[in-house]
Amino acid sequence: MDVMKEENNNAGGTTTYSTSNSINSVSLTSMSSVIHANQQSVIQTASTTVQSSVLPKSNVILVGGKLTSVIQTPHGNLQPLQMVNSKSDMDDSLSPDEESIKKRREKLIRRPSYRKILNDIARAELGCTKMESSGSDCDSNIDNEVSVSSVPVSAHYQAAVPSSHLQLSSHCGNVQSLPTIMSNSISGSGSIIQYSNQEGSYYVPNDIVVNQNSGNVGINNVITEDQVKKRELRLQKNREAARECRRKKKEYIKCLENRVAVLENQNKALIEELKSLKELYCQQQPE
DNA sequence: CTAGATCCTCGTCACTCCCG
DNA sequence: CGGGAGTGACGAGGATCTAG
Repeated sequence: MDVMKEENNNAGGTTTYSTSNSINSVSLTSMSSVIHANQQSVIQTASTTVQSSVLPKSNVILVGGKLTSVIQTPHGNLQPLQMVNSKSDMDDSLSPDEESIKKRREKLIRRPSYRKILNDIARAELGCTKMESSGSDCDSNIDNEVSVSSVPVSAHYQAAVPSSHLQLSSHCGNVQSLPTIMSNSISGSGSIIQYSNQEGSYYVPNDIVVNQNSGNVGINNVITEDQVKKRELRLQKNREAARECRRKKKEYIKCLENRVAVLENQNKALIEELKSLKELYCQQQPE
């Protein structure tokens, strides 16, 4: 079984997916298209040759380092595959700032969501099962993988534990409940204030102040309790969304791995078949 | 055994896409 | 057009591995 691995290149910020077997690493973030797992996609590398002609709906991705490489979508239209040649494609005559912005923009070119991809898979599976009951490529493994996405999120996960709340003790003795504010980018004044209660000490950015007269908690006196609640809700939803997204990503990668395995087996079988037919043909040919 | 390296998972932010 | 959903990027922290 191939091991597909996500490598996070911190310096370049690009994420590459690679298998230990036949697929050279392809920078997915640099592509506006994605390998659709629902189709019989074949990845052809410079070193290894995978024959695609035997596949009826074969999508061929040529990664031979040529800029003319294409991705053929199920609908027949061709999309150019951008090859990222480490640096040479990036650096024009841009200032460092512009360049970093440009790089960031390029990184943010989105590929289809996993939900979309898996929906496509589901649809293709339906079409596939209609088309061919023998289903060489519609193996049950992949069907199982796809079906998971229809399960509600709540069925998979326990309710997320809400972020802890800071208990701020004010001089008047009343205790405020303030959600933990965590941010990598504490800007503004930048200083941090320490609060303490019976359970220990807490550090809060200076921007966050407690208005002791009104009892309201606010950033520069404008954060209302409503806003705090909204933020809590948003964070909780995003937390769950991130979990779900990661689950789908894993599912998608598994799906691709299954497909690679299926295609490798098919390829082997076809090579064997070709060999035996050749032998048969040679025997029947009178010299 | 331990320090450093590497991997893995999670939460959050920032951004894009899509729908009402 | 606003807001929610989805997802890449990033950093933190724990787990595991490995050389000394």
